[in-house]
Amino acid sequence: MFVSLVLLLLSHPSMYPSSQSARLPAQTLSMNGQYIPPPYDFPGYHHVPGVCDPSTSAWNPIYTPREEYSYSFPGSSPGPGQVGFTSPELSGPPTAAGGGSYTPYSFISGSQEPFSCRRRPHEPIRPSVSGGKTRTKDKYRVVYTDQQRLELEKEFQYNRYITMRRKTELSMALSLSERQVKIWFQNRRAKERKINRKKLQHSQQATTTTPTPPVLGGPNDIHVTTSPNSNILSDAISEEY
DNA sequence: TTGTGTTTTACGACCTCC
DNA sequence: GGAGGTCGTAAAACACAA
Repeated sequence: MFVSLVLLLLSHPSMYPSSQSARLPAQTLSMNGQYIPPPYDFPGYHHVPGVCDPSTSAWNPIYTPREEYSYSFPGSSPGPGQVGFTSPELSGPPTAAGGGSYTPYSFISGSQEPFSCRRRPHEPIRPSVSGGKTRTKDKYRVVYTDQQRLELEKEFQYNRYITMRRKTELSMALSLSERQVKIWFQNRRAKERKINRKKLQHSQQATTTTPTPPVLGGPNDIHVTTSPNSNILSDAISEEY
């Protein structure tokens, strides 16, 4: 069950429902003073954590549920600054257990091994050039494991903008640097905006070609939630699925 | 097998905020 | 000034039709 869930999640990223950000980017800057600066070691070039490596496939279980979030998926309404998460991919099929319970950070033990090794790390052939500057590191980019991407997706579904604290926790739990986590969220938001743009274009084309407007209340009209704080994602929010 | 299109990491430029 | 934001882009990884 969980395997199919993971495969569905990873193979259909465009199915993610659009929901508003739970906080403004500026708000992430005003966290408590407990933030530990990351060791800037040009992450992403020096390690391939857990990539189809049996020795690292057992993910460390130190990742405990965060106390600042109260998970009660599905069905419960999110609190202020939280995203109404009703993704069928992560909440499970509407079968037994009423769609499944979502516990984002109960990491899978190594014995379960739900993730295939369909990806393997490829050694770069040569140093590459980007923007006129040579990337002299030994790896141009790494491929994150299914486990890493799944957990990042879970966090993203909960909150489009990761807090410093959560970034630190995720980076430790996933053996990624905080910079990698931050950039993953940036790329993920860009991906979502791109998807929303495509959907908007398609909907506009549909409205120009067909006289009848799209029916409200359809399966794509979930997550029509707005927040006064979500102006930074207004473009994406205004293009609700 | 190979060509081609898409997705995924990662970065630089530039912006805003504190 | 430093943090993180978007935007655009490079290139590896991947998917898939021919």
